[in-house]
Amino acid sequence: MAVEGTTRRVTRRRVRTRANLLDAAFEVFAAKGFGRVSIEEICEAAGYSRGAFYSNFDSLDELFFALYRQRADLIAEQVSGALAVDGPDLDVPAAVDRVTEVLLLDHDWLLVKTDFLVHAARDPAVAQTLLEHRARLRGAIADRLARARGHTALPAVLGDIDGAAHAVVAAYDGVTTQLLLDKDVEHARGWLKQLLTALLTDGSDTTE
Amino acid sequence: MAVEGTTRRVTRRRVRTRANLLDAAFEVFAAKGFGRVSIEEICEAAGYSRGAFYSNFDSLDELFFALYRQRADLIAEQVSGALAVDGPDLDVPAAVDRVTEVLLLDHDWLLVKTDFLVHAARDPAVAQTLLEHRARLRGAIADRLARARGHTALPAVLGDIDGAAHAVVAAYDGVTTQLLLDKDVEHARGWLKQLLTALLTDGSDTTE
DNA sequence: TCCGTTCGATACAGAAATGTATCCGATACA
DNA sequence: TGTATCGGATACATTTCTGTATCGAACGGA
Repeated sequence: MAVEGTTRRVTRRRVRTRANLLDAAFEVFAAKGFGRVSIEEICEAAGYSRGAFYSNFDSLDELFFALYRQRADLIAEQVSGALAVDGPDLDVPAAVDRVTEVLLLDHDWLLVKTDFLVHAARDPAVAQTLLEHRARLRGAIADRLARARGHTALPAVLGDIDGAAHAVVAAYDGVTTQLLLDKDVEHARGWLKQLLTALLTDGSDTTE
Repeated sequence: MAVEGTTRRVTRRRVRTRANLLDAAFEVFAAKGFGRVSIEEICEAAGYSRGAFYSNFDSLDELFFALYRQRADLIAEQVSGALAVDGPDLDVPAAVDRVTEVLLLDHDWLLVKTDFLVHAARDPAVAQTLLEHRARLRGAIADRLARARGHTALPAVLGDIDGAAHAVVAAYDGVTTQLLLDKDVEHARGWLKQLLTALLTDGSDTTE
C-alpha cells in the first residue's frame, strides 16, 4: 500500500489480486514459516509477478500483518457467535462445547498464528495490537461468564470473573502448544473441554 | 559436525569455539528470530569467521537444534531440582512456588523456545524429540504429584494423575504465551501460581 | 622442541532475494 | 466507444547469503 494522501480509485482487479496474494501467503506461511519465505515464493504461489506484490504491499511484514488481521477477525467473529447462541443466561458446559468446536480447527492457522506471536513478541508495536486483540476476546468471554453466575459458582482461587477469563485464554493457549506438536485435534478438543471444566466449575461440581 | 566414522581428536580450542558460537547464536536468535538470522551474523557476534561455523556445524538447523537441546536440558535439570527438594512427600503449594520461581525467568529463552516450537511443528522428526522431551518432564511432574495424594485430593475432572501433569504443562504454556507479549514476569509468575493452585487443589480447598 | 594433525581465516564463485524503473494491457467512467 | 488512469509484467542493478577450496597458524603428544 504505497501511495497515500491522494485518494486513488481502486479497481475490482486490485481487490481480487490482493485477496489472492493473501490466500497464497497463508498457504506458504503455513508450510514454511514466516521468515523462511521470500516474496517471490508468495507471488509464484498466487500466480503473479513481484510487480503485483509491490503494487499492493510495501513489505513482507505488512502483508503478514494484514493476513493475520484478516484471519484473526474472522475467528473472533466465530467465537463471539458461539458465545452468543444462548439467551441472556449462559450454560457453561454447552458454551464450552461450542467454543472448543470452533477454536481448534485448522492446524495451518495455528502455525501462522504462532509465527505471528513470536513476531509480535519482538516488535512492541505489533505486540500492542495483539494484546488489544486478546483483551477484546477476553472481554467477550468475561461478559458471557458474568451471565453464568446463577448456574455455577466459579472457584474462588481464580479471583474475579476477569481472572477466570484469563484462565480460559491460558488454557486455550496451552492446549494449542501441544496440538502444534502432536496434531491430534480430537484429543486436544476433548482435553481443552476438560481443562475449561476444571477451571470454570467448582471442584465439587463434577456432575454427569 | 561434518566428519564421522573416524574418531578425530578434539582440541580444547574447538570446544571453546563451539560454546562461543552457541552463546552468540542464542543472543542473535533471541533478538531477531530464527529464520531472520544469517550464519554470518552469528559468526560476527561470536567473533569468528564463517570458516569456524562450517567447521563445527553443517547448517543453521543443526546449530539451532544443538542450542535448544543444550538450554532445554539445563532447564529440565533445574525443574527436577526444584521438584526434588522435598522429602518423599510433596507439599503442593510449596513446590508450585519453587517451580514457578525457576520456570518463568528468561524472556530471551522463551523467545527461542517458541521459535523452536514452530520450527518443530513443521518438521516431524524434530517434533518427535520435542514431544519426548515434554513427556519426560510430564513424567517427572506426575511422579511428584503421586506423592502428594495424601495431602490434597486432585479434582476429579482432570482424570488421573497423568491428566493433572498434562494440565500443569498446559498452564505453563498458556502463561508463557501471554508473557511473551506483555513481558510482565512478576505478573506471569503470580498468575501461574494461581492457575496451578486452581488446577491442582480441590475447589473447596481455598486455604490461606 | 619438533612434527603431524586440527582449527579457523580468507578468498572466491555462484545463487537467491530485494527494490526500482519502465512499459503495455486492463479497467472504469464519460 | 474513447480516453485517462490504474495494475501488473518484465528487465535490470544491487545486495546478501551460501558453500567450498585453500592456506597458515595453533595445538597436543612425543
